[in-house]
Amino acid sequence: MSTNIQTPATAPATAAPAAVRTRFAPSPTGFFHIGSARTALFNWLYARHTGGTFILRIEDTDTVRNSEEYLRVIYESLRWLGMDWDEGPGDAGGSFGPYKQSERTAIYHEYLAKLQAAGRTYEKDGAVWFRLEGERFTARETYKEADGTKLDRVVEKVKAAPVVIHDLIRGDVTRAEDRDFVLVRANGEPGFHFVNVVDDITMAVTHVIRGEDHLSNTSKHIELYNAFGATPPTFAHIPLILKNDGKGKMSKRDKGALIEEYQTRHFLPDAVRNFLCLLGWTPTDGREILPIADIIAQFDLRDVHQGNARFDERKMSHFNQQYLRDLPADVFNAKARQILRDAGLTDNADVAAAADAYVAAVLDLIREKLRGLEDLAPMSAYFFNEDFPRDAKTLETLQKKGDPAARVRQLLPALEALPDWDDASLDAVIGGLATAENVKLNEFFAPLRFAVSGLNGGPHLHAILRLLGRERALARMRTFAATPPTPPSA
RNA sequence: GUCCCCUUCGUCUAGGCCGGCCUAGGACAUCUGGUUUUCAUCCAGGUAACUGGGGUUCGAAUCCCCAAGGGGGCGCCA
Repeated sequence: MSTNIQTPATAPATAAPAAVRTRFAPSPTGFFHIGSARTALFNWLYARHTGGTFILRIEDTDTVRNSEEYLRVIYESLRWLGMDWDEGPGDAGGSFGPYKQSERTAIYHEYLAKLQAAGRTYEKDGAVWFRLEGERFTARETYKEADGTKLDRVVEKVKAAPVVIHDLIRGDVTRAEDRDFVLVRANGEPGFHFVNVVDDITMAVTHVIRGEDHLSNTSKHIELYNAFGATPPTFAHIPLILKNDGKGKMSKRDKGALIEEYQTRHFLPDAVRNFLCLLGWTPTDGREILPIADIIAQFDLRDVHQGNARFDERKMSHFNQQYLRDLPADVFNAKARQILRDAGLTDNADVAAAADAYVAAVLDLIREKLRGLEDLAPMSAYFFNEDFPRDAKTLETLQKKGDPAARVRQLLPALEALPDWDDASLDAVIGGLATAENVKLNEFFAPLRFAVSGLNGGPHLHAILRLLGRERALARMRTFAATPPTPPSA
């Protein structure tokens, strides 16, 4: 039975090593997962580090699940993270195209014919299968379904010779494939393992960098390379990202798993990218936060870790905060204004009238208080609207200590009588009253802050009062002063 | 069931290839104190880890073996 295709000798390394070609091959599913982003990133980094080529290939064979619309998610996510590709679909260029699997049918036919000619295929249930070489036998096994249910079944197995996977991260892994697998599905579409290998051969990919979940499947791929008489590429199976709590790898259903979430929460893409780099790799110079150019210079696959990593959003927030702090003023202002516009805060007619200078002043006050841009709108809403949100917990805390409205009532007459609305005058009134009452300054500051901002923190109170302007600030205080006293708690 | 990969503070990790410099270092988180009218920042300090058992060795986080635990594959998903 065995029609032997010559097993390729391991790369007869002639002359100079071929230029590195890596690829990222996502399936357009409508989601862009953190794990996918990190895989793309490592491929991109390695290509950039070596001066090689980074290829974007779209694995859209499973047509029922894929749609044009979903492609945009991939493009946008990659661009947001600052990854550019040298070859890919559309006008990206490259002479190894097409770069969408749905357009490569002719190539798959051609390669399937090679396998058929070599007698390595057979049909069963309408699908085309790859025939492993070796003694056949049947075995009973317990198989776990995707939903977790277990079932016993009898399967035909093959005693195939083990193959060795040369992996830059795992070392040499020996594994024997023990079952034939589908090349072309009954519906005529080629299957993942088949197209993946054909594409990597025809696109001259030199380094396959992907998640460790593919490590076991790699023996299938090597069987195919051998059957085609092709030299397998160098593999690098990177560790998986585990969910923050609970068991297993992060999946798209897990909280915080989608890149899109961090976009909408206004995380800075450079911070997210920097953090992703550290999930499974450590810079050699000891820094954690460093410019992408320095990461590219230091990145090497042999330094990638073997153990899986757990995703910790708190640490990423810290990165985000550091990047935010270092953002140039003009960049910050542009981003911040966009966020305020999108939140509908600057649409307000009054604000529009006050215009630019006012918004600039608000941003000036708020910036140093920000931990992330996602806090910008909630922390500055009271500068733009009268119906800003009042934080219930803060009010509750204040009321536990006394009657905040009463405090504001105490201050109000003196503030209303103030000839000048400046720091010194405000200080005199508030400080004077605190001294007279023999209480801490904050006994007055906190209720007043709540009255005008609805919050328990933020910029210096005087700065808020001055920026709001005398009349607006006083109006808010009067409203709050009229608040009924704390109901006697049960 | 079976095969493959992995195992240092709560989390991300340094160190391991070339055993002694490790009474195991850093970062995030957390706790304490200081600065700040508040909040955020910032500063100082603290708690906290080599999965277990054997072996090799004068000496093991580092080398070997076993176990346990974790992760993944075994799909006409990718």
